Amino acid sequence: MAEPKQPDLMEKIVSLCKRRGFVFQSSEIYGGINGFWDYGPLGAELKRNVKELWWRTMTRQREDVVGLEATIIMHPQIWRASGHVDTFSDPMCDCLLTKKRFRADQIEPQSGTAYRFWTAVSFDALQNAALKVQASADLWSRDKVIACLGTAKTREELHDRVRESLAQAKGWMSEEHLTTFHSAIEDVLSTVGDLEFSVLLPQGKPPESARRTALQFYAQRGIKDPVLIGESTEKIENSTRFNPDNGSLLTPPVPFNLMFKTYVGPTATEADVAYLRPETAQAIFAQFKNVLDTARQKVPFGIGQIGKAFRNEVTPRNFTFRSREFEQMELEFFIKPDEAIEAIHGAVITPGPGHPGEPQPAWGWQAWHQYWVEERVRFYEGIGLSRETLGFHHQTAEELAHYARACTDILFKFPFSKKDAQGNVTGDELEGIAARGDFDLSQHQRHSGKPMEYFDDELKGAFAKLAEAKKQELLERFTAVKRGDFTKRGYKPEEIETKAREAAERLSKGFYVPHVIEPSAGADRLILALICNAYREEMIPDSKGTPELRVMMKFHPRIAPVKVGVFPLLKNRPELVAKARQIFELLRPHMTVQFDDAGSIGKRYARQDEAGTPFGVTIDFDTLGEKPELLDTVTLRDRDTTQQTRVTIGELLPLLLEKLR
RNA sequence: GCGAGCGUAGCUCAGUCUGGUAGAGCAUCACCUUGCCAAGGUGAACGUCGAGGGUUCGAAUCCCUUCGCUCGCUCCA
Repeated sequence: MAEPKQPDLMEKIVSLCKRRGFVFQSSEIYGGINGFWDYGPLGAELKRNVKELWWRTMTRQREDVVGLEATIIMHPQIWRASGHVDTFSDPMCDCLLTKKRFRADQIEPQSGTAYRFWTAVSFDALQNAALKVQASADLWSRDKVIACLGTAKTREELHDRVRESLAQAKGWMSEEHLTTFHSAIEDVLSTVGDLEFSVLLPQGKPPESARRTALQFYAQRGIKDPVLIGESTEKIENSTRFNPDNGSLLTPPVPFNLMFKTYVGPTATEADVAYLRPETAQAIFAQFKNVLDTARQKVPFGIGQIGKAFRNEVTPRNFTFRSREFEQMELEFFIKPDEAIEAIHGAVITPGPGHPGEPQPAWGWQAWHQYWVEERVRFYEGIGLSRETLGFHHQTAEELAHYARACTDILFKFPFSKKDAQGNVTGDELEGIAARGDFDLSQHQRHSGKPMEYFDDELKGAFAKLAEAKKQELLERFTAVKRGDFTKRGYKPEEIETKAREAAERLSKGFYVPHVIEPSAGADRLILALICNAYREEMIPDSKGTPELRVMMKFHPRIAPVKVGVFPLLKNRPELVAKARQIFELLRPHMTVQFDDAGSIGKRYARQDEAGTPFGVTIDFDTLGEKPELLDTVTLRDRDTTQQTRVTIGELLPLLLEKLR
């Protein structure tokens, strides 16, 4: 992390991103669009480098992972099978008093007495109404008006009350006064209209507190010095319509639309609805069979994909951290169920802490999960994110999705990350590595009706050789796990037992739905982490000795947007410039290079430091042979140390390529 | 989406209260200068003051609406 940790560090980083062309706001000239960001020239290079490195590390350099590139719009059924249509449309309620938002399904049911108010009017308005009928001020004092209004539970009832009072008043009150009064009341009411509000009081709380809460509610809505109208009470049992904190009524549940909807084809009817994918993973599951049939892979193996995903985030926040359009780098790594491992190898290997080393045939899901967590940490370390800058979060049983066995989040300590109760910065999520069992493939099998099973020759053979008692014990355990799975997934009770038995039967014949470990990383979040991690400020005395703020982006050479800057020492010597151009052309086919001859040499170094360029090559008079022994040598400057070494032009390219590996 | 704060040049900001027709520093570009870490000189370019409407003889300034940003609630890669 950058050393000076002022509160506005993030602002400075955002400003640098724009100033140097890392990140721009999308559609800025039209006022921008919330939650969408563009990468400028330096950002585009940076992101490309990162994605390429991920792809290389995760697929090309591994024998057991292949790639996929699927469409963003897929069959809408996919999102029913995955559960996104349901979970991404959670109904939300707002507290009418505090505006606090609740997920409707997470509100704890409340019981007690609900105090209901039909509306409220301001004291002044009532006073005025009373004044209008001044002639009978005695009878129509404010209190009486309130008494008249206050007990009516509905508008209709109020009118009855008014009529009643008027009937009583007849005889000594003129027709004119009665009309005046009636219309005065109407006037008051028309200024507020119906504004129903309720407060739920738990057993034993005084009614006054409900009234106080209601007064607050009406006061917030601009009714000065409110007078409550139409109080009534009602016994309430197990209701989720009230805020558990203050008893205030909530808005009715409004479904939240977190997936981007679109229409496929020229008509835009309900039947044409499709979604922009909210994650890239589902395409991998949906194409699992095709990949399996064509890629000559055996379980365990993985399918990797990099691609855009879209979520209608409630609140895009923290610069690019939570965007509505973002890119994911996801791997689905398919493994055998633990029971299959046990059948084949006798037992499942459970490794100790740390990286468990090269994959072993007898690894169960825990070993694989741990392996991928550690592999991913190595990846981050390899691009300059040290363990100290990262954080880890092991999801608790409550946080886990019902089908997940475990999930480890890899966090990065961003400048905007919050501190926990102990004052430690925990960080925000870059990647989640989930052990998802066979949930996803099974769901697609269930919804598509197409088998997602894998036939495991080795397993079939193993079961054939297994002692009957051991076999029965294993299958019994497998059945129990399946039973649990199917129950959680809402299968009909009568189906559960047969389905579970069926799955066990299939297992004994060598068939199973593979389980999956899912390392899912946010590309844009990683870019942001790399930018924050690289940002450095230093006070350095300039040539006059006055300290100057220097900003440097300390990117790891592997991912730096520009690898090397090439500079003629002086611009006004054509022979220096020409030689520098030659070197520029020499390097250009192999890496991103920038040629710069503007301003003083120091200024050019500083400019490249701010862009995060790790190396600088300067062509001086010695390059041209002023000192014959230095002919055809250049200085190679290291960004982080500012040290310069003299290297021959012949050595330059191999040396740089080595440093960039 | 709701609440609070903010929006003036590429960047950082002054000017807004008290209306009179827009400024500074840095950055950018050109030329000169420069013999290794943001040197210096000369010149240039750069803002319909977030947008729209209103009040006014006159609006960056006052009022309304809208968009965007930041923070909180909520969601997550």
